Amino acid sequence: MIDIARHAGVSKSTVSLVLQASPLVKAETRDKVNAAIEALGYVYNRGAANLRGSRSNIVGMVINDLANPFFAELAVGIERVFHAAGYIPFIANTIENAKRQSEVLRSMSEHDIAGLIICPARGTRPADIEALAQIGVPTVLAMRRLAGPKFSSVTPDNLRGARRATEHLIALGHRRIAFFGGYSDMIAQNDRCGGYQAALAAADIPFDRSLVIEGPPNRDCGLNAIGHVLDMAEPATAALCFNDVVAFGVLSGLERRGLAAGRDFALVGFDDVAEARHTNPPLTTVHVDTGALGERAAHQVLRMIHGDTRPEEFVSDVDLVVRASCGATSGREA
Amino acid sequence: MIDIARHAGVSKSTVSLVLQASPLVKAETRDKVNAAIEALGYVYNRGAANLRGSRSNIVGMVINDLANPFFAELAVGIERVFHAAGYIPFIANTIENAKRQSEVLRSMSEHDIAGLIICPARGTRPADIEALAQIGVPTVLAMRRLAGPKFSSVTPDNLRGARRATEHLIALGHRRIAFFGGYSDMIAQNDRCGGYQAALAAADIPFDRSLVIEGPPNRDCGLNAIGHVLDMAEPATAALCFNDVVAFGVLSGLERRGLAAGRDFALVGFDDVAEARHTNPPLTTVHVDTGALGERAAHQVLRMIHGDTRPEEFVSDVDLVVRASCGATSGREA
DNA sequence: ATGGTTAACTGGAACGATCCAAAAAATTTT
DNA sequence: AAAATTTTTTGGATCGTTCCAGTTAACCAT
Repeated sequence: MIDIARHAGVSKSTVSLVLQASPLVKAETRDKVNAAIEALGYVYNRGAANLRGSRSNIVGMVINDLANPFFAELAVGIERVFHAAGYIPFIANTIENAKRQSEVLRSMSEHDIAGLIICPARGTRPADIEALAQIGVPTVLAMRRLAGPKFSSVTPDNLRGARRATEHLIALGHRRIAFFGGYSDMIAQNDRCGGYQAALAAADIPFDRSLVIEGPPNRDCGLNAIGHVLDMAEPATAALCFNDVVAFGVLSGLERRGLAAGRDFALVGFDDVAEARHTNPPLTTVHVDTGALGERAAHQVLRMIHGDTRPEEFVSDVDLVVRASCGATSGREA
Repeated sequence: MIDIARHAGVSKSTVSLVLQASPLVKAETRDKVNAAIEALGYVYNRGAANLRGSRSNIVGMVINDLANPFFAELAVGIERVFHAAGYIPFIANTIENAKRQSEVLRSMSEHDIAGLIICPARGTRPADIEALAQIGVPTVLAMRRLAGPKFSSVTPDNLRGARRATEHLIALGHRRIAFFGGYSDMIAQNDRCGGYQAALAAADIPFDRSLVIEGPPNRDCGLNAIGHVLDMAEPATAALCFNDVVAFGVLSGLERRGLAAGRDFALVGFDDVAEARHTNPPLTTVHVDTGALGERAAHQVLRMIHGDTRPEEFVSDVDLVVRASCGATSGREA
C-alpha cells in the first residue's frame, strides 16, 4: 500500500480512504490512486484490515453432505439473499464428520466470518456451536436443530411431513411399513420417525422396531435397507425414507432384484429434490420449500449481524406430493 | 495472545511457539499455556499470522453451477485429496456469472488462499485468471479450459465422448440428430459439439446448424430445446445433450408432451452423474470419472504449491454407457 | 490583509501474530 | 566452582491495514 502511495504521490492514509470509497478525497486524487492500484496489480489484504476491528464480508455455510442435491438447493436460496446484501458465502463440506466439522469451523472463525449457517454433522455437541456464538458469530442451524440451548434454526415440519406420508401409505392399505435412514441420535430423524410412529399409532398398527433401519442418509443406506426388509420373515410392503437420497438408493435396490417401486413396493421420500420428479418411477415424497428455507436462514443471519440477536426457530410447512413410487397413481403426474 | 501470556506467566513469544507446536518449549510450559488458552477461550487470528508471510491452509474451489450434481461429485474428489494434505477447501458458486466470479475471486485472494481450482464461468477472460497466477496462487482449471496462455487444467475428453455418443445414435439409424445446451463461446461446448459434428461428417450426414440449440447448461435449456426441435418442419429424432442436467430437462419436456425417451426420441447425456442411472428411463450418457478428475486437479494444485509450477493439461478418458433413453436396449441394465 | 471555516490530506499508533537476535536458565564440562 | 555449552525464554521490530488527531491548503467573509 505504501508503494501505491508513493506511486500516486500521496500518503498511505489517503490510499486507505480511497479503498474505502470515502467521500473525503478529491475525485482527481482518487483517480490517481486507482491508476496506481491498477498499475501495480495490488491486492487488498483483508486479514490486515480485519486486524483493526472490521468484520469481513464472508459468511460461512457448513453442510454435512454436498452430494445430496438437497443442500445445493438450500445453498441457492442462501446465496441469493447474501449476495444481495453484499456478503459472499463460502461453503464447506463436513461429510457428516464431527471432527472435520470442527476443523472447518476453526478455520472459518480464524478467518473472521461475519455469520454462519450450519447443518450440524452427526455427533455435534451443542458446546461446539455455542463456542462460535460466544465469540460473536451470528449462527443459525439449518435442517437440524440441536438439543439444549436456544439457537436460531430453520427446519421443515419433519413430524407433520412424515406423519402425512405415513398416513398416505396406510390409506393405500399397507400395514408393514418400514422407515429407512438417519440415526436415532439425530433430532431430525427423531422428528421424522416420530411422525411415522404417530401415524401408525393413530391407525392402531403396532410399531415394530425392527422395521426402522438406521443408517447414514445416503444412497447406500437405502440400497442396503430395502434388501433387509424384503428378506424378513414378514417382509415390509412399503417404506418411508429419511430423505429422497435414501429413497434413490432403495430404487437401485429394488431394480437389482427385478422389482419396481409403485408396483411391487410402495416408496415415499422426503425433501422433494428436483430429481425426484424424474426418477423411475417418479418419487412420491414430502415437498420442502428448500430455497425459501435457505432464504429464511440467510435473513436470520443478516438480522443477527445487524444486532438483533434474539434466537428464532422457524418451522416451514410441508406437503405430500404423490407421484408413482407409492403405487397410488398409474404414473402420470404433471 | 498477550492475555494468554500474562495468564500463563510467560511472554507472548512463548505462546506463539506453543501455537506452532515448536519443540523448543518445555512440556511443562506448553501445558501451562494450553491451559490458559482453554481457560480464556482464545481464537487464533489467522489474518494476523498471514501478515508475516505464511500462507493459509485454505484452498478455493470456484464452480459455476452448484445445482449441477456433477460439481458435487467433482468436489468430493477434490476434498478427499486436500483434506489428506491438511488443506481445507472452501467452495463458492458463481452461477455462471463472470462479475460474481470476480467478486468471489477477489474475496478469496484477499483471504490469501493457498491454491485454487476453478470452473470458469462463461465470459471469463484469461486475464482474470492470469491475475491470480501473477500474485502467486497456484491455479488449475477444471472442466473448462481457457483460450490463450498455458494454464493447468483437467478435462474429460469432450471431443471423443461426444463423437462416440453421436456415432452410437447414427448406428441406431438416426439422421436428424440435435445438439442441446452450452454456448458456442465456451470451449467445452466447442469440443463436445465438435465431436458431434465430426461423427456426422464421418457418416456423411450434412450438418444442419439449426439443430444445434444453444443455452445455459441447465434443466430449463433442455426443456425448451426439445420443444423447439420437435416443432421443426423436419423434426429431430435424437439428441446429444451438453450434459446430463440438460438431458434431465429434455426428459421433462418429453413427458410434458406425453412422449418418452427411448421410445419416441433417442436421448444421450454427458457426464454420467449418479442420478442418470435412475431417471425414467435411465439415461444413456458419456461416463466421466468425475471423482478421479477432481483428485487429479487437487494433486496438481498441491504440486504447484510445492514449487513445481509447470502447467499440465490433463485429459481423462471417457466411455459411452448405454442405458434405455437412446432406445438401444429394452431398459434393463445393471 | 486577517482571521475563520471548511476541505483535503498526513503521520503515527494500534491490531495480533511471527521471527530474530540476544538474554536467562539449566546443564554439562573442565 | 568457574567456564562452556545447551536449552528455554524473551523483547522488539515487522507485516498491511484503519483510525485518530493533527497539519496544510483552499476558500470565504469581513
